[in-house]
Amino acid sequence: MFFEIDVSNGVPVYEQGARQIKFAIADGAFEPGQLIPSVRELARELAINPNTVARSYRDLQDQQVIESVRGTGLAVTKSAPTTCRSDRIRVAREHIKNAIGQALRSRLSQDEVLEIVQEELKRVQQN
Amino acid sequence: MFFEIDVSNGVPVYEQGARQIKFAIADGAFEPGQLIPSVRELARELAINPNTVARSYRDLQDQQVIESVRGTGLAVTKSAPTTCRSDRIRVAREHIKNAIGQALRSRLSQDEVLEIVQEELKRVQQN
Amino acid sequence: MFFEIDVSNGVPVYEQGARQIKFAIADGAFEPGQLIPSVRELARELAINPNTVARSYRDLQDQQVIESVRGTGLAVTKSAPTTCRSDRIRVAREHIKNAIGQALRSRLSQDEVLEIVQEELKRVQQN
Amino acid sequence: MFFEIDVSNGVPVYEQGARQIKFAIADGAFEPGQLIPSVRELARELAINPNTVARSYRDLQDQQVIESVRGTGLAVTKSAPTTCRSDRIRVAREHIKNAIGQALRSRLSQDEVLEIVQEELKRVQQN
DNA sequence: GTGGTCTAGACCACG
DNA sequence: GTGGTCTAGACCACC
Repeated sequence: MFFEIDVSNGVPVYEQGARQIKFAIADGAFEPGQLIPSVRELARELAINPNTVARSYRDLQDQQVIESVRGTGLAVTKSAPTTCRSDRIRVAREHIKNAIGQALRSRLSQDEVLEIVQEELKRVQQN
Repeated sequence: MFFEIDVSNGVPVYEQGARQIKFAIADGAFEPGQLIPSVRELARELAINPNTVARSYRDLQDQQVIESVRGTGLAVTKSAPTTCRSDRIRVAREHIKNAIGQALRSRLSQDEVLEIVQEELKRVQQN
Repeated sequence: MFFEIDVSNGVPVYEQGARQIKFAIADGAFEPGQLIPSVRELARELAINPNTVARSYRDLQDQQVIESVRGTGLAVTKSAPTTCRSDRIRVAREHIKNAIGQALRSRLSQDEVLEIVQEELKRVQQN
Repeated sequence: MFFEIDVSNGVPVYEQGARQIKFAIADGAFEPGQLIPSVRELARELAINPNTVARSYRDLQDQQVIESVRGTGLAVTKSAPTTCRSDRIRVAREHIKNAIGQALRSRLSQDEVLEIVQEELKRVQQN
């Protein structure tokens, strides 16, 4: 599997877990109707507590990204791919907006902001 | 005074307090050597706990933005304006970098990121 | 056959199976002495696990709705039609009582409850 | 306080807890802005585990009935009274509809349903 | 003191 | 085997 958890970066483990599942769905790695890894299985793989995984999965159920099939497991909902994809874009957009808003409030000029953005895009491109 | 605290936005109150002082210094509202408001005074004004203000001031002392003048109060250091200004830019830059990094990890293309940024800059310009 | 299972509505699958058999008996679709579908047959038809059907049938035997005929299968008991019919009414009655009790505890007045009931009866009548 | 938990009735304890808080808000026992009992305090009072109370409170936060005030406690939101009141009616209505639907599917006539309802209303009235 | 997160381990219903 | 619930107890940041 391709999941990774960083316990030391402040972001709650259960959120990281939920986000990775949503990313996997957005990327088509999990299709509607398909069962996602069981609580115990994912907990073993990520070396975290099953309850923490359960918390991730509960949140995903609240968001109607997965649904419980009794005694069988948790399955990706029909609407999940769409919501996961749009979620991802929406969140990214939100962060960019916040960062820019804060930069302008910090007296950076529009040109300076644009320059930082282009710098960063170029830097990432090289890696 | 022009300080504002929002207890409901996740950012620790003491950090908001410290940042507002630093912003005021960066803007030249407080000059080197000038005394900043006393713990009790600021606590009253912001309607927050004096312990919280004390925590803000302690952090600012650790960052050598203010220094204790025995028997008198806390004064802005000589180096404060410079460090406050560069701090602010550094933090803003950091946020933009993070936001862009996250956007690219979310499969937004470089063009899409650039478009969002320009959109947002234009939007702010109009207000 | 006219059986339907909904795995996603919280009601245990084995209970749905047992209830459908009892409904069929109450409706006269199965007569006393008649053999009901075999575990494997019903499991195939409903696309559920044979263990689950077996569980339904075990419950029905406990309730003396069906009885094992050695080497032959499971047959509807003589008393089954009567008990199935009265069961169904008893359960429905119970649910209505619970719903009303809860509504009153939720501060709905008796008139409001009656109004909701009549509304709902009228609505169903039209379909 | 006026909270009661029945651990043996199938309804999860954390749901009972959340519902009681919502009922209290709907009844005006808690006003917007007011702090609800702390996790530890309510856990002590109900003789249940603090984590279980925390789960109730987390659900209430998801429903925007309460909001966290850092280091201080959990406060009733401005919108809570309205949503709690309408929630209560909506849920009761839903239950009545379900019960009636099931009764009709069980071959009870409309008159029989109405009779059961009136019986039950009268019975409750006497207590 | 407050809530938030995480771990550990138990018991249950269900398939 | 599966998820769901509950308990117990730890550590953290914050006020």
